[in-house]
Amino acid sequence: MPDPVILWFRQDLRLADNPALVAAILEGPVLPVYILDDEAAGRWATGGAGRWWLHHSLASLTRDLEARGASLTLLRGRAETLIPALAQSTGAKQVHAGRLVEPFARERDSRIAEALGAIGATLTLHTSSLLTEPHRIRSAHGTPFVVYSPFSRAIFALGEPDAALPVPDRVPAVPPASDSLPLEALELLPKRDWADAFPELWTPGEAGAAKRIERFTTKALSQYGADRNAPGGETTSGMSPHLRWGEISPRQLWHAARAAGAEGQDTYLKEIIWREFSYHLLWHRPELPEVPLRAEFARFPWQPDAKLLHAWQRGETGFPIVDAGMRQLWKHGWLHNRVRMIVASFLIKHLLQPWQDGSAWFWDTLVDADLASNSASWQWVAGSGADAAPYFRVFNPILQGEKFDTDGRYVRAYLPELASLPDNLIHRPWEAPAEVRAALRYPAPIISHEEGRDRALAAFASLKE
DNA sequence: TGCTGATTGAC
DNA sequence: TCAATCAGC
Repeated sequence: MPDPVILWFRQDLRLADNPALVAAILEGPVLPVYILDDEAAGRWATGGAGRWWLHHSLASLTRDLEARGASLTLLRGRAETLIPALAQSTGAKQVHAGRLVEPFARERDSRIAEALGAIGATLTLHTSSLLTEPHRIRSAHGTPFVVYSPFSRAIFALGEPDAALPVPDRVPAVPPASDSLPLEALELLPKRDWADAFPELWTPGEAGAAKRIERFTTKALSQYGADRNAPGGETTSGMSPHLRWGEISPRQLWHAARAAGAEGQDTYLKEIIWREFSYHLLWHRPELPEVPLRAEFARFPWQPDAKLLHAWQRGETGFPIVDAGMRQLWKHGWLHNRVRMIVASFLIKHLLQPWQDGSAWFWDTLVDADLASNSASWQWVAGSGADAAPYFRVFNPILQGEKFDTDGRYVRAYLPELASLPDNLIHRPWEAPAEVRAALRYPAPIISHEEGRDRALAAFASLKE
């Protein structure tokens, strides 16, 4: 029997358009493996909501592989040790995987490549979860991009991405490793019942991803340019968790949007390119998750306050659009993009809480939590990142609510205690008559918008001194 | 992919 | 009185 080839799944839990899978099949019988490696990830080990998703996605991948004659080996521990040991014990000379951008993963992969080299084996990394590799794209000056628009033009200038690779009919494979664990042994599901409502919104796995993009391109894409900011209906693709776990590739999304021939496709492609831009930033600035990219923000006068942070996390700030968003996040593990900007702006600017605290909460509660997108987006709102929103751009949560959730549908869906308020008061319940307000059981605003805004502007102004 | 307050001009 | 416009934060 020829030597097996290790196919190491990381953030590309799919069989379609998977270059590592195609390369592995060409070289011999495949040993597909997934490793839960929390130690290497450290502080950025997958959060609670992500682990729920991962559990179901691995179950789906296991079924899909078995339908093609292969078994997924599941391991838990340090990949740095386990991958070379697996190569050693099976005689594998080749390991194929998709390239990762997270700093801890890059360091780990280079150590693994070295360890494999010492036993005569090779790690080959493929472009799998991005349109192009961050190190392959440079501005006209030969430097990394730090502004979105020219970056976006550079991506479009690459031309249409290659066609997606097909799903192999069969995956010739060797039996799973003898120490492969049952999925339950990874202990990915939450012990408490907080993820019970996730399945109302989500079907993790490659098949769920395919269904969802089909629904989006036939129903909402044509209106995407106009409707995508409204959080109250199904106006966005909802592909972020599928994309984060690699159940579909960005170029599959690209081609799906193009094939639909619908009006909103360029706007949608630009959102995919925002994600690409975040990965570009993380590749060139690995400190992105922890440190403000603009140096002056190191002396920002944050006012850390556990009570304020907690009120925001639980959706008890007294601003309906903020609270509805935070309840949606808790209930469904996801948040509409417009509302992400609103709640982030509120935490940072009105409450003066460090953006890292907001980023950490999203990391634990979002099913799509992704180190590049999450970190870049929080820095964007804080004004401390590359090409970030200017500091004086303070969202007014009342106006944002009235503009994008005009009929209050979104607020009523997640804050049933406000359902009886008329549309003209749904985003400003404190203006309701006192007896109505008393019956609502909804908190008064934690800070007035005007006071929060003035305080934020003063804090940001202090950076210039 | 802001918001606010001042100003202007139509009525 | 109010919508439209615009500068400054």
